[in-house]
Amino acid sequence: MTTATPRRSFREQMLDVRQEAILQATSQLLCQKTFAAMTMDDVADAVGIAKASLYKHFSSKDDLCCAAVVQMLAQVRAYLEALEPEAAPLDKLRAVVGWSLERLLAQEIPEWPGSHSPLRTMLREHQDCLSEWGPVSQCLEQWITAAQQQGALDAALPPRVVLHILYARACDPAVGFLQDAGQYDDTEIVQLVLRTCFDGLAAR
Amino acid sequence: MTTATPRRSFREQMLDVRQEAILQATSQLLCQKTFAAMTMDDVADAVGIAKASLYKHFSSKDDLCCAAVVQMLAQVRAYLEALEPEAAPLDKLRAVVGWSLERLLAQEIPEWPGSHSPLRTMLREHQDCLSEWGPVSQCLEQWITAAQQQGALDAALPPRVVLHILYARACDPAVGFLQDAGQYDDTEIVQLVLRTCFDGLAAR
DNA sequence: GTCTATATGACGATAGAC
DNA sequence: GTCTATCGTCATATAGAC
Repeated sequence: MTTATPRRSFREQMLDVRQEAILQATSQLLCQKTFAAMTMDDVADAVGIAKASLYKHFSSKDDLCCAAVVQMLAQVRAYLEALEPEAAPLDKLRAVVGWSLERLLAQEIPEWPGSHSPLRTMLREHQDCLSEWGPVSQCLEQWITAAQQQGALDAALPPRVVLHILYARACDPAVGFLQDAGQYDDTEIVQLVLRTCFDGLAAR
Repeated sequence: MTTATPRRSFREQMLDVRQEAILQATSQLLCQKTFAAMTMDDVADAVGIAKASLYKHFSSKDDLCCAAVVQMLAQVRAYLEALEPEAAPLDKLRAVVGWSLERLLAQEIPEWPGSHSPLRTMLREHQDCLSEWGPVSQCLEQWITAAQQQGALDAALPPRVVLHILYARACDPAVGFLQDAGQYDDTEIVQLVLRTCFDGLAAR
C-alpha cells in the first residue's frame, strides 16, 4: 500500500529530524500562545537552534505555522480513519469532538482558527493548507447524513450547519471558561461540553 | 434617582465627545481585529486625531481597551435591565444570547475574551474591569436557576456550568464559520445557533 | 546548514513646539 | 490639548563568516 520511499542519506535524515522537532515545538507553542503572540525566537529557543536556521527549513513564519496546521490536520485524518468503521455514526461524531476537546485541554493541539483570528486569515491565503480540510469535512458530513437518516441527529438541520457547529464545539470557548472556573477536571469538562452540544440546555 | 451632575464647561464637553468617539472607534476596531492586531495608529486614524492625543485620554493601550470593554459591559447591563421583568426566565436568557450574537454579526461589539486571548490575560490584571462582570453573571445565574425550577432548563446541570456555556454561545465561533459559508443571513445564523444551543443537535 | 550579527520595519509611548 | 517628530523596543527576515 505504501509507496516505496527512496533511501535517504544520513544528512537528509538529520534534516528530517530537525524539521520534525521544529514542527513539534511550533505546535506546542501554538497551544500556549496566539499565532500573533508566538515569535520565531520562541520557536528557535524551544528547539535549541539559531533563529536563522529556522529560515533554512521554512521560508517565513506563515509558512511554518501553515505546516504545523497541516500536520495537525493529518493527525485528525489519522484519527478519523482509525475509528471503528462499524460504529454508529453518531458515536463516531461524539468521539471526534471529544478527542479534539481532550487534546485542546492537554494543550497538544494548536489554536483552532477562530472567527477573526489572524491565523484564520493567514490560512486563507495558503491554499495547500486549506485543501487539507476537504477530506475531513467530507468524511464528517457523510457521518452526519447517516446519523440523520438513522434518526440519531435532528434531520431538520442542514448537514453543513451541523458540520460547522461541530467544528465550533471542537474549539469551544466554553472549555476555557470552565477550565478557569477550576471546579471541574478535564474529563468532566469534555463530558459537559459534549452533553450540552448534542442534547442542548433545555430539559428533555 | 440620578445624582445631579454638575454643569460642564464647553471645553469639558468637547473632551467628553472626543473621548466617546475614541471609545466607539476602539470598540469597532476590536470587532474587526484582535486586541494584539489593533494598533494605536488604527484608532488615531479612525478618530481622525494624532496618536499622541490618544494618550491624553488614556494612559496606555491596555487602559483604552479596558475602558472599551467596560463600556460594552455597561451596554449588556442596560439590556438586561430593560428586559420585561415578567417574561419567562428562559425567554430572557434566549433574548440576551440572541442580542449578543446579533451585535457580534453586526460587528458592534468588541471581541469577547476567548480562551487564551491576550485580551483575556490583560483584563485579569485590571480589576476594575473584572468587577463589572459580577452583576451581569449574578443576574443571569438567577434567571438560570429560575428556569430550572420551572422545568424549562435541564436541572441536572449546575447553574454555573450553564452560565459558562451561555457565555461561550454569546461569542460562538460557529457564527464566524456560518458567516463565511455565505449561505445564511444574519437572522438565520442567530436562530440556528440559538436552536442548537438550547435544543442540541440530537433528534428530540 | 549553522551560527553571530545586523538590516528593516512596526508599534507603543514620549518630547516639545504651538 | 493637539500636533509633528522621534525614541526605544521588539519581531521578522537576511548577510556573511565558518
